[in-house]
Amino acid sequence: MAATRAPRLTTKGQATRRRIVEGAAEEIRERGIAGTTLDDIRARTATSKSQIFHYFPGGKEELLLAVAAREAERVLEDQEPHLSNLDTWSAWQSWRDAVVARYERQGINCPLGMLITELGRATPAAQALTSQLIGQWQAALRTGIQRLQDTGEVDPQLDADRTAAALVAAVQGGVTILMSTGRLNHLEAALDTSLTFLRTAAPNVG
Amino acid sequence: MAATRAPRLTTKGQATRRRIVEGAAEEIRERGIAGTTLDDIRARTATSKSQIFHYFPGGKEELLLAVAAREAERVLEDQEPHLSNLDTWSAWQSWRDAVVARYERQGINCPLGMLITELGRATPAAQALTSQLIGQWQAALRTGIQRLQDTGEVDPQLDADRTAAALVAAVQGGVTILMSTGRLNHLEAALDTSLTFLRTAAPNVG
DNA sequence: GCTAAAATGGACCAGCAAGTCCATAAACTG
DNA sequence: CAGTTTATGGACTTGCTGGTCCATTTTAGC
Repeated sequence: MAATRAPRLTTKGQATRRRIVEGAAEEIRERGIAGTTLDDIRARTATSKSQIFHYFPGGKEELLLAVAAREAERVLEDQEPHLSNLDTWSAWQSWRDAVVARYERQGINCPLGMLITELGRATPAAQALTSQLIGQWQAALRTGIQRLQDTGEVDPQLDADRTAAALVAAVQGGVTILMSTGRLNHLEAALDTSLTFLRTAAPNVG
Repeated sequence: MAATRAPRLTTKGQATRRRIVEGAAEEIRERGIAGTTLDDIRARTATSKSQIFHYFPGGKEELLLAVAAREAERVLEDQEPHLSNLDTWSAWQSWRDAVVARYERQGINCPLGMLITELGRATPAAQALTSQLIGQWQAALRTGIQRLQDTGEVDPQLDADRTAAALVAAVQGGVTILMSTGRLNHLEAALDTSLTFLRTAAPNVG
């Protein structure tokens, strides 16, 4: 509400704005949010102070929010095309591998997580952002589970939404632990155990 | 290595030191790590600047590390006596309830998580701290699973350690989501699904 | 091309917070 | 009780960082 009395952006302006967001994201990924100053971003993106405030009148907070939004997009993007096509067990397996690979690559840095812990308490907007991300993620997984139920691979009695919620939590936890300790095995264990659970919940068992 | 050329502490000194750590922990729980200054802590604990640096020669970082260590202890303490006595299904259920209650009470604030995201990248010490916490947690859960295997309630084929790892990740993820969105249901779903999985992995099924 | 709006450069400011210093008061030790 | 170590008070410094301001250049539309 308060922020962004948006001036109309020219092509050049859009490019610059984008450059700032991307540069800020990179900087945060490398140095962490606490270690990132507007001046670092300014230097990295070859812009001036006034440009930052021109495109983000709300100052640092608004910029960080934009970065968070961008990173949230990336989280889901990076799981495609698997996440939207969880029709078969092998598709699920591919998704699992993609998730592991993605976070293995990213390593210690979870820019989104940082942004959330930093912004979450201050900005309701950040909280809304996270909720939305988790909602979308969970919905995609739920759809996948329902597909398996439709094709009779999984017990239709199973609460797909709740199971999807558990799955999201499991992945999230694995990632958090990866971030804090550098170990990947919790994420793998979480994913594999969850998938085993799904496989176990076959209709012939119930 | 570098820090803490510890002077011998008198009784009074120990008390003051403790007071600072506790006060800092409270402040961080309320205001978040970014919003907590040494001066806030000083005011809250009725101490002077020089006292903080007297007891924590390494400055803010050393103090934060001490707070993180304290919070890590608390995490496990708060799960007792359940965590150490996971012998029966009902014990597991009590533990589940204790975890949910603990984090419901704590709400949005995960001081430990904040400290980790903030310190983790900078200090290897913080990373070691987290690894240790997770290790202990996982070990306790593993022991509980093994008990169930011993009493024949769970398939002995199940990899107890890996399952425990998945459980820790699930809880951690649920907590992270609670922190970022304020919703408790992911934590509950994660716990319940995990317990259902354990129950499903009964010897008669495999 | 002319004018208004947008984009850019960069000096400058103000506040804050970590950390330093030294002086003083208590507390152990023998 | 004397001397040394530890505890405490609090003023002061210093560097940084977010944010402001205004002058200048570029772009868009007619």
